[in-house]
Amino acid sequence: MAMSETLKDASTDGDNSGRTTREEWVELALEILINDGVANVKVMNLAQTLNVSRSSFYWFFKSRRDLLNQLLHHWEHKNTASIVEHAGRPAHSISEAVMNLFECWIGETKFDPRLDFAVREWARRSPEVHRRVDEADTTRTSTIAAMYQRHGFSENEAFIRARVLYFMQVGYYALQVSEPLDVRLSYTEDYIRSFTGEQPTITELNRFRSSVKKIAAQNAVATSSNRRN
Amino acid sequence: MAMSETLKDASTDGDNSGRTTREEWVELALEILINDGVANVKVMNLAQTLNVSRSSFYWFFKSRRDLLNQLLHHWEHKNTASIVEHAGRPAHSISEAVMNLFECWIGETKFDPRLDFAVREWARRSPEVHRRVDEADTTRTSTIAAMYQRHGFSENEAFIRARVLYFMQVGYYALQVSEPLDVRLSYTEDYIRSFTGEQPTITELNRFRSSVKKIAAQNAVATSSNRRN
DNA sequence: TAAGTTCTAGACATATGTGTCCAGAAAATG
DNA sequence: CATTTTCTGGACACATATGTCTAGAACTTA
Repeated sequence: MAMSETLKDASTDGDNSGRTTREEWVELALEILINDGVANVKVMNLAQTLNVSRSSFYWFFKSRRDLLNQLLHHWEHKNTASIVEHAGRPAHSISEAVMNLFECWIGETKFDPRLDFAVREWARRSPEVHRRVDEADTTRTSTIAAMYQRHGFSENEAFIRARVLYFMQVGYYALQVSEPLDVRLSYTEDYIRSFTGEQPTITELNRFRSSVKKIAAQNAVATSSNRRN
Repeated sequence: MAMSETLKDASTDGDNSGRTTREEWVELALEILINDGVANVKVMNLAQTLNVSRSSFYWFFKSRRDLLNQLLHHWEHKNTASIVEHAGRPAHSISEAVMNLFECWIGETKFDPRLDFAVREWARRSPEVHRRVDEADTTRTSTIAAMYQRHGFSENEAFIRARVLYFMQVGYYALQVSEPLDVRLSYTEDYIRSFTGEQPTITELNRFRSSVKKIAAQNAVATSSNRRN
């Protein structure tokens, strides 16, 4: 409603009815990668959806493989960064630190679980992609382990707790659990006890809850303006 | 070497050079499902590997779909059962209980992670399979939560600890971590502390270690006699 | 508006996959 | 050993997918 059609620059949508751009192909491909897996990122598919002939694809890309490389590149410079940033935030206690980390897994703006998982599935069938995913996982767990160590955990225990936390999160996404945010929030205290062995204070819990609500509100706005399927 | 060829009954192998059986098709399909994903369970593939024409397939199965149903059925009545069994074993402490559960994830005879994961990937693209996987996950976490409750954890905390444990395990498989058994074993104490909040006793740790070694030895025998690729 | 650049459509070649039909080989049974 | 049952191969129809080539449409610039 509030969005007027005054600006006629590179509009993100598919129905340009004009000619396509390289970006349109990449964005659509990314969307399909996320929703239907790499196996469905097909030149035919894309061309049909963009209402354009397949041959146009080959003007922008050398081959299908060329496009896939672009997609992987996009993932590499997005998801890992937000985990590293959140795990590095200053905190007075391990509970607060873990909560800081949790925040990057609220919504899909900071860390995109669907993209992450799509790439992970892709990796199972491609050694090259597998290698790069492994690197990302190592970076992520190391950063989390370092966080635990800053709060007094031994190297060993920090490593295992980092694993338990990160692997649990991967498992959560793998199982595609879908809980309303408030249900998820109601478990916070128990999660923190599991992940830190400590009892979080009321103050910490409250601060976390209000942060999450703020993030959720921002995401809601972002999502509604992105909806155009 | 020790295996003579005296018995010429339903030999599990592919190179019968004679005619195929329904079981041969299913077994090969299962192997391909595990190694290459459901998308590669193709009539053509199977026929080529079995050195037989595609049309023979259609004598045994109505369609490709028919075969896939068989595979799902096989998974349903295998993997979940072992988790339920291990989680139900009697234990004097929560540490011992968790260790009992760990035992079903040593090797791939009790619980087949590769099969589990192959089905899970399949589920992402098939609503029907997705439904059945959801059911299995619910059964599994409930059983583990019940285990925690038997050792004095509140309903809420038992639920979250069950999740953390089970999801962490799923994440472990999702990330395809491959560690030598002794490395994995060396983390036991830290894992137990993470999962239970308690310090396991020396006796408990020792008992677990010897159990694991026994299971590993059995698996080694089983694996070597199954190797025929 | 003429020339050049950018993008598109459609035909073609090739490969892989499912499923059907049917003649006939091979094994089991009378 | 003749007949029935069980299984196989090859041809055919059809669908989907990648990639190449070329004429030409549609924008941009001189």
